Amino acid sequence: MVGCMHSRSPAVRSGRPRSAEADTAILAATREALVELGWSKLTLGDVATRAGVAKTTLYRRWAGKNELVVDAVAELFDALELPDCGSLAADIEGVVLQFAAILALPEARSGLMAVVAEATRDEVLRERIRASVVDRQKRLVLEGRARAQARGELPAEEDPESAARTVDLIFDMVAGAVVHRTLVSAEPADEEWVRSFTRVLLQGLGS
Amino acid sequence: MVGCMHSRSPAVRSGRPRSAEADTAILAATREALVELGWSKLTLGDVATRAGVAKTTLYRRWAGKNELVVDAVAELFDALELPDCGSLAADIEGVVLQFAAILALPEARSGLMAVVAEATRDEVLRERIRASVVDRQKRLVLEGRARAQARGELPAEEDPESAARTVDLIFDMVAGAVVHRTLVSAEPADEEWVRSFTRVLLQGLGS
DNA sequence: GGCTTTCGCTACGAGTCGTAGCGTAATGCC
DNA sequence: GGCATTACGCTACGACTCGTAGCGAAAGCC
Repeated sequence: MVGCMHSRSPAVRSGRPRSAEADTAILAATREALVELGWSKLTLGDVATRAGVAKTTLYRRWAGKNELVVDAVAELFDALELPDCGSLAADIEGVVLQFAAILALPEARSGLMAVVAEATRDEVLRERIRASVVDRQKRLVLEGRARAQARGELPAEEDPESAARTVDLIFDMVAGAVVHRTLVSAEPADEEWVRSFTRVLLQGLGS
Repeated sequence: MVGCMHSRSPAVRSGRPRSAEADTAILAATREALVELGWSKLTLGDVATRAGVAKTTLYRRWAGKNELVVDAVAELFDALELPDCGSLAADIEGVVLQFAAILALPEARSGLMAVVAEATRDEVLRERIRASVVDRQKRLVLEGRARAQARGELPAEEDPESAARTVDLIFDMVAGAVVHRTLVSAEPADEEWVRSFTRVLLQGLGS
């Protein structure tokens, strides 16, 4: 779960509490509608009907379609885990395959790119995506990198600023390549592709 | 230009010819509307007004918003050229910087990702994007690779099938990383970043 | 001049948007 | 139990966009 984003004072709140079932039902209905209709034909009225709630309830909780879809899609990526396979190459292959499996879901494919596109013109939305999707998963790079350095597979960087830049670069290269392969080239990121990708990432094009 | 896509028989066509100025005006108006309004708020009626043509003229030439924006954005990428800087690393840095400059344009940012998102549910649209954007620019990878192999910087592959897979992989890695850096991480792909990226791409993470 | 196709314009029904208003349900506090 | 407070479901609304149809005029080829 992403957590309630409208709780200004999470302490005392008299009155009827918001239905937690409604939240999960709405997000599930959003993903269902994304699968059947895609982003552009998805309407909030339709999502409300699917979820069994009133349309006004939706507007009370989310500012619009963008925010709703971000929350609905973000939940999908929480399943990502970094396996410990003994080597950096195997770890990368494992997590990339998981990432590819999520991007193979139609609800992720249609929703993710659409909100990213909208975010190019909406600073607040971009921050929401960063917080609930990007930064949440950057932990995988940090963890894998630390493990590899402990194993001696990667050189340790002392300068923390330079290390942060490297982490960002790796994240952009990994996530970008898988997204581009899956959504733009529209080819499956299968085991063979992942192996080739990991080889280039670790050893470069020259070898 | 992408070329007329409705000419079933390009030979004899009696009657009043379609205005070429209208085509360029419409595509320019589309990019202008993308900058000011973004994808979701762009309407075909608005584009028609900006271009100084009737709304019906738009619908006679394009099936819908998706197809129109693909053509409008595709023109932006035709400016890409592969510089000959003497080394593979310098060539890559040059072309990636050009690519990043295009992605920095607001009309490219908002439009490109949106149509890619729509293409996840539209086979015909996906093919249109592949033909007018992706495959058109894959030539850069082919050319740069051939040059580098002639220089001895890259090993030559005999198997043409394996070579094609490598070209696709490189394209996904380069384009994906730049797109992710620019649109998702929302950080500029400046010279420093491009240098780091090229270094990892050519030599891998280990060095 | 005839034929063909495009163009600009107007008008239309259908559908979605986001909001307002109202009565009811569910909680905390006294 | 009574009260204040908040969330909920429902209905209705004006505003907007959609994609299409119909018309007369314009611009080319023969």
